[in-house]
This record gives sequence, C-alpha cells and structure tokens, in this order.
Amino acid sequence: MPCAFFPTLFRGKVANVSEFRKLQQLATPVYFRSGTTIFAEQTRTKVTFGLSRGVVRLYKPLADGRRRILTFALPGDFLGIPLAERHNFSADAVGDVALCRFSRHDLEGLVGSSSSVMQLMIDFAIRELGMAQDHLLLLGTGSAEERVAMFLISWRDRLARLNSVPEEIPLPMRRQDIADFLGLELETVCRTLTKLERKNAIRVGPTGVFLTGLGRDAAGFRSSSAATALTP
Amino acid sequence: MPCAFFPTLFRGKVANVSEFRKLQQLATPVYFRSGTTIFAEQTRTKVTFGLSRGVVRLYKPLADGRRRILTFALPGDFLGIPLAERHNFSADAVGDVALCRFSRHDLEGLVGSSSSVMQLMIDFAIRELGMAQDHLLLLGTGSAEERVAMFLISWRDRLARLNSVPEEIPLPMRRQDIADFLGLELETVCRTLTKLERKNAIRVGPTGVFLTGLGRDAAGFRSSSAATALTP
DNA sequence: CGAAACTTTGATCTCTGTCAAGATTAGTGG
DNA sequence: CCACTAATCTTGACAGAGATCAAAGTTTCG
Repeated sequence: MPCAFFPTLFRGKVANVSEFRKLQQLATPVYFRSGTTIFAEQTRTKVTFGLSRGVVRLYKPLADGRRRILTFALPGDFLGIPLAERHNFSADAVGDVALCRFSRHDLEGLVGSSSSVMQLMIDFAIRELGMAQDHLLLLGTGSAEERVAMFLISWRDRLARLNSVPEEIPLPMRRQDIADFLGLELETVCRTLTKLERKNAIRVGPTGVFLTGLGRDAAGFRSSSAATALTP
Repeated sequence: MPCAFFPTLFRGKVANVSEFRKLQQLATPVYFRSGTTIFAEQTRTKVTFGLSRGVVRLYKPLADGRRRILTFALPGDFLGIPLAERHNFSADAVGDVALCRFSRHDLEGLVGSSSSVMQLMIDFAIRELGMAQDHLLLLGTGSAEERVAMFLISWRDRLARLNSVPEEIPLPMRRQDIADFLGLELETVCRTLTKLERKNAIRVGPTGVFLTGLGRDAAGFRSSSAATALTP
C-alpha cells in the first residue's frame, strides 16, 4: 500500500465506508522531520493535511517573537478545518511526523458529492470549536496549577482515546510548548510540575509523567465536574 | 410579515436566495427579556436559535459560581453551531432580544438537501473557530490593558460590520460581563478603562465609550498587525 | 423617594513573570 | 567510547500586575 493513511481518522465514527475509501484515495503521504514547519499562517489552503503519525503543534506567532499554541494535533486530526480559505495558524512537527496531503479542490469535490463526508467535516469543526472553548475556560480562569493539571489529564485522555497509554504518559513536546499552550512561562511550568510532584499528584519521568494522583475526572473547576485532587 | 428574521444573517453572503427563503420559512420568532436564559449548557439541541435583534452572551458557568463568557452574539449570528448534538454553553439575553427558533430536525433536512445552506453552516463554524482562536491569543498573552483595548476595538468593528456605529460605541453588557469575557476581575476592567481614559485613548460615556485614540488597526501584539496606540 | 444593583476608587497581598545561574540531557566529532 | 558543546530543564531571588477585600459613589427601577 503506497499510502499510510491515518488509521484513527474520525475516531472510527465512519458512517459510509465506501465514501471513506474515496477520501483515502485522495490522500498523498508526506513526511516531515522534527521541528520543521508544515505550513505558515495566512497562506492559502491549496492543500490541507491529516495527521497519520506523530504530534503537530498548531500555533500563532506573535509580533514580539513569542507564540501561542492553539492545540496539539494527534493522529486522526486534520490540521485546521479542511475547507477554510486560509490557514489561520502555523503548524510544525513536534517529532518526526507522517501526514496525508489533500488538494483542497479534490476535497471540495468529494464533500460536495458526499453528504457523509460533509458530515465528517462538520463533526470535526464542532469538535475543534468545543476544544477551543474548553481551552478558553482554562486560560481565562485557571491558576498555573489548574492549567498544568488539566493539560496533563486531557492529554492523557486524548492519547487514551487513540491507544492504550503506558504508565508513563509521553510528553513529546518541550516545556516551552506546554507554556505557550497554557499561557504561562516555561519556568512556571517547571515549578508547577515539581509542585505537583511534591503533592504526589504526579511523578516526572525522563520522557513523560506518571499521573499517580490525578484522577480521571479531576477536571478541577470546570462546570460539569467537581473539584478534586487539586485542593491544597 | 409574521417573522422578523435576522436581517443581517451571514453578512449578506448568500449564494442562493431561494434556499435562503426556505431557511427563513423554518424560523419561528421568539423573544426574551433582558437577563433571561435562552438555553443552558449540556441540554440537547432540539431547537437552535439565530439572533435577530439585541445581544446574547454565550458562557460556561463554573463550579465556584463564576463563569467564562465565550463570546457575545450579535444579530445574524447563530447561538452555537446549529447542527451540534448538544449546547456546550449557556446563553442569556444581555438586553431584550428577538430570536429565530429552528427545529434541528427541520434544519438538518434542509441542510441535507441544500449544499448552499450546508456551506453557510460550515462558513459559520469556520468563522466561530477563528474568533475563538483569536480570543485564545488575547487570554493567553495580553495584559489587562491590551485585553480591554482589543475588546473595545473588535466590538466596535463587529458593530460597524452590521450598521454604521454612532460616535459613542454602545456597551450594553455589564462590566462584570466584560471581565468574564476577558478573564479579568471587574475591578480591573474599571481601573483599566479609567487608565485608558487618562491616556486619552478613550472616553467613557454613560451608555458606552468613545474611541478617541484607539486606531482601527491598533490590534496590539497580534501576529499580522503592528503594535500601536497601546505603547506607554 | 428609597432600595437594590452596578460602577468606581483605594489599600494590600499573592501569584506569576522576569532575570540569573546551575543541572541535566542531547548531539557531535575525535 | 569519551570529551565537549549546545540545548533544554530546574531552581532561586525579586518585582510587578492583577486579585482580593473594603468602601464610597452612581445609576436604575419599583
């Protein structure tokens, strides 16, 4: 098979297998090395990407050289909504990554003719918007400790939805990436990690963290769930 | 005409007028008084709403009684993506509002049969996601002054896209609402407004603000545009 | 007119950003 | 395999922006 398509696309919720195949046939496999840029903000979306393997950070660079990471894409995610006119963020590879490239023209054709593929796109957009809104909660309201804890939990949960995760949750991104994602400084991320470690909530390993004391539902201050684990 | 449909829906970018009429025929006009709740988070979306007149705040309540306002909806906006399974935020009226209510079932029928209505939904979702991501920048990176200034400018610009705005930009929402939107405390919003006033950047009036010194492009630190007006 | 809600200003304290230095890890070439 | 350099991570000291607590001023509305 020439094309290593993203195996977990849409989390298995594919309504129509034959149309999914058509989508798959439009994909061209491409590869990027760690740290390389896949596309830059504001460029026209002649092509769009789906992620097959690895992690991609989607971010907006700021005028002063800093950047804000909007989300980390995992296998099965599109890098942005495929039908948008322009990328409104930049994307680069956290480690080595494998992607599927689509021509937007081809994709629009398929979407126009297949309502189930269209539905897939809408579902993806709705999910992305929901994630962005959840993130808004965190950035607007949470303390550094809440932010870091929430990040670890939701990262673990996202990984778990793809595979069974090992005890040591891998954290392939840099501390600076986590800081840029959470609206903190990297020193604060470090300090907070050791603080959580001293509370026996986590253990920091060489390639990731062990979530020893952060429960599945330790969503902190969030609307639906009760606060746990984070109370001093 | 029984139904006062939102006149500015989709900002006039309607591809197919006859299908737009069909959409319009599905709408039932409804009215809510100032401060009343239109729907609550997590409820199933049997019906969805488009805003005809007034302002609606979309927010997530937090466990500790606070809330995070995700966005203020203006005439022409849907209150959330119409095709989502559940509302993932609450909505209530900032002043008295007029809405169009749609049954989701009807809407899905129309969307399935009309690709131009479908395209409208996708465009709306893309726009909402873009706004949420821009907001993430602000909450993660900006100082109180940057946040308040950016809020005033983008509010003015959104209003200007609907109508010509008067000199005194109306601010129908409470200070607490602005604070909840910007991730600040209401005291900080007050202080920042008077600070901007002392800089002659704005003038605070009884029902709104005059943007005397905040340029059209004073987007602060954002990626594309250069910093202005806010530099001390 | 009076009470309730909202807004503004003040004083103080805390968390996190900033600056700085040291520790650990990764990468490179001999 | 080791030495050496660069990158990343961790910890410390300090200062400042904004949160918190408190009170006075203003608007709204019955």
